[in-house]
Amino acid sequence: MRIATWNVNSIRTRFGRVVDWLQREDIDVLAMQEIKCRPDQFPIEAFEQAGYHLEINGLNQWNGVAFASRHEMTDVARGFDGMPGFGKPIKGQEEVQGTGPNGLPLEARALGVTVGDLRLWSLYVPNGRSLEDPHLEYKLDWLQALRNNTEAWLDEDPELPLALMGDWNVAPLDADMGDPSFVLGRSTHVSPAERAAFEAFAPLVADVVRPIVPEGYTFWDYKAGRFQKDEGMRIDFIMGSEAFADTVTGASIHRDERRGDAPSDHVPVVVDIDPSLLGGTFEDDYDRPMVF
DNA sequence: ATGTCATACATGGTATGA
Repeated sequence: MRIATWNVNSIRTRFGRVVDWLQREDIDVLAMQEIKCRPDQFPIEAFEQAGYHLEINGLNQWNGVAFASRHEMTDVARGFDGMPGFGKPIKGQEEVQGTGPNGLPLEARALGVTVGDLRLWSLYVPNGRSLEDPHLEYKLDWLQALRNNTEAWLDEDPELPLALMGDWNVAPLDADMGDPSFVLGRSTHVSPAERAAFEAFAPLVADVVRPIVPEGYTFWDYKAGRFQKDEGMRIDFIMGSEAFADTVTGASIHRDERRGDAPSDHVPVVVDIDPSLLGGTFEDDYDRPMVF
């Protein structure tokens, strides 16, 4: 079974490419970020014709997260407890947007679903914009609220196979930052505060891809030929609980998806898991290992 | 090289976000 995360940078622009990739790579569940549309604008049919169900959390042309899954999704959560908001209310979305504990309107940055025994989240962590910008404090508060929820979810069920997947907008290690327009320690994504906020997720969840794929970026800015010069950043992660990590049998970063016509600026990150190591509540439409 | 994309808007270029 293959589970992936991809910041698609507008699903309306990218849906053909995304669906082609899902089928070619035999992906079971994809967490998407930056879909940049409302549910009524999402190209649902292209995914359904390819055999995928959808869950969508999108409010306007910014942000937006979604899941495409071959398996049934249940217990859908749009946002998490204590998630802060930012900015001004979105016109026409007053009924659905809601307000965070900081009194500001909520954005479409988190979507939780249950697939079989797995609890999966598609997350688009706020960018931060600059160290002096209020968006940076929003980013740190948002990560702390997510961390608090993660602790509560795992307190309730320490054996929960939980994966927090998405664009974390943090480069945790120096080797994860290859874009010279960012200065270690003094730019967003690599500031001590952001790295501390990321590190606070240990030991609740850990990066399940890095042990298998130690090198490589997941994002290259469109500007200044960053991809051609391989001046990228590793900021997209699949963070798994211990029970989730125990099922992981492989991982890959699909660098080639940054090539060709109209790529996203991010590439997919994939984990292979062995569902037989879980409780066994999946539908029987995956490749179950044969035992003789 | 203040670069390149995607999107909204009492639009057809400009503002905003990343």
